[in-house]
Amino acid sequence: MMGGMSPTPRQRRAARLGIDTGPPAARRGPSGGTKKPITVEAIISTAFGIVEHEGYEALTMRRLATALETGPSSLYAHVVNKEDLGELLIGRLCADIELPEPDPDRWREQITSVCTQLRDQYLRYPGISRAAFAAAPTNLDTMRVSEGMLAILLAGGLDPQTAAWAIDSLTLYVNAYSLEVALVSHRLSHSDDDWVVGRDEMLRRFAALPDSFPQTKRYAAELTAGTSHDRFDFTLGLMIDGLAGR
Amino acid sequence: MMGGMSPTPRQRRAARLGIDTGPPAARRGPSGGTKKPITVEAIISTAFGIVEHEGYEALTMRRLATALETGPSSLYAHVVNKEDLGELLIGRLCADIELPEPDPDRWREQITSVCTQLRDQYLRYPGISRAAFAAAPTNLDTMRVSEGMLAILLAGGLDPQTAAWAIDSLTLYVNAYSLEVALVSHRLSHSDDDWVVGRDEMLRRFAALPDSFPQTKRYAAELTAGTSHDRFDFTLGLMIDGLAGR
DNA sequence: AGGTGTTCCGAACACCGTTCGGGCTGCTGG
DNA sequence: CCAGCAGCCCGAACGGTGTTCGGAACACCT
Repeated sequence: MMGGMSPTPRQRRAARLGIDTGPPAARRGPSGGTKKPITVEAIISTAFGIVEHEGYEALTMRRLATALETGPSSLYAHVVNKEDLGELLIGRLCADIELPEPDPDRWREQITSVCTQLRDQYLRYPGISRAAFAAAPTNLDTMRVSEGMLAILLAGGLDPQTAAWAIDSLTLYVNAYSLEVALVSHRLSHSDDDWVVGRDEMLRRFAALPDSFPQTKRYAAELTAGTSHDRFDFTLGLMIDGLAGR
Repeated sequence: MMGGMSPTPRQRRAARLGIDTGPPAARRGPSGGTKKPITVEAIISTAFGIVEHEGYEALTMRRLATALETGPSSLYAHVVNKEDLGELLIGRLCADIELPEPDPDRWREQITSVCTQLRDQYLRYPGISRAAFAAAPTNLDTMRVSEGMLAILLAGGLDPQTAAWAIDSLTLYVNAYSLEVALVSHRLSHSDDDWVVGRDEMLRRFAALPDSFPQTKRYAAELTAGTSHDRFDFTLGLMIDGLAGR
């Protein structure tokens, strides 16, 4: 009856939310032990390799299994899902974020630093922020980042309620920005010919617009100005300015 | 040789970016004409029906074709892609947005109104904002909304460069918020048991956290406070406050 | 009438995530 | 000591996806 207990697929996940147990005495598969034993660690790192060079859309269970010289089904002994795999990647990624010691006089640049680190990590692995959208906030590594951001904002003298909600706003925006940039550059590489265009072509199209778009035609230069990162800095500054004014 | 010319798959798309031509004298298929002729309009409206009741993830070419009582390949005479279909849906959705006449004294509530309309439309068709992320800014209907927002912000006295970038920030945030809400409620319905939990369970988990999360444990109430829409209003207010301070 | 262009659609291709069942290993309890 | 067993490994398959191909059927234009 209840003694059966499902073996270890999502129990492993549950365990991961707690303390990471050391290697439980490395077992060997039927391959005799000549090959690498295919741990969760190996899965994560090769997954990162694939995403870094080919994008998150190329991260397939089959592709990942092939890179590990095995079949797709072998992965499901270590990872419960593809969604779970994404959560693992996000967790690992958050673990590398450096959280500064909160300094009340420099909270603005400190929170900016954390957001920029997140952005750069996301952009290093294009499209991975798609997994960050669905990542449960129960993950320990992601909560460590939240804790750090909260500490910075509180040290800055913000109202606790404002600080709490601001964390949500900031992380959501960083995720969205990274996802959009990844989608655009992905489309830029996988479009047969045009579809994505440069700034001058953009200006030409705006100029050719009907007269029912007066502002867009008038301020086409402003609309197409700046790099992606400029816009990122702008929006972040916007939100932080809004925070400072409370 | 070159006289062949590719028929009309993505030329139709190009034409759609311009002026929408009326029905080019309804052709009939081999079905004799008893059935509805399966226009782009019919595709869009039944697609909206599916997304509204079953979510964007259920919007499959096969599912859509079945709803139209045909096969999947029949759709590709009217729609170039699934991505293109998504762009069509976003365009139609934007066409229903009401743009107020810019009033310099009420620019804040006016821009908020547009964003709220967008949010409600996105949430009415759960998950559709995923398509909005990739939607090319060349679409006429989406640009109509941009034009309206730009007009509002300019009337409010904002610097053109600030207004132009602010539109990007706002639409990106609205998209991201809607996508996140849709993902959460989708997960809430398709999770076998728990996985998504209520606020009290959230508080209990925060309380059970290790001591390395002092702020999170201390301000668990603030972190879990408020509905989704409260957070939306908060973030929007944050950005608009930031805008007003320039 | 004959050609031409467009639409409709069954079949198929390549790929995806995931499950099933069994073969294998190495530890463990009698 | 050795049978049992829990866990890892993996080929094969299932059901699903987006998309393409080739032909058949119709409407229109010369």
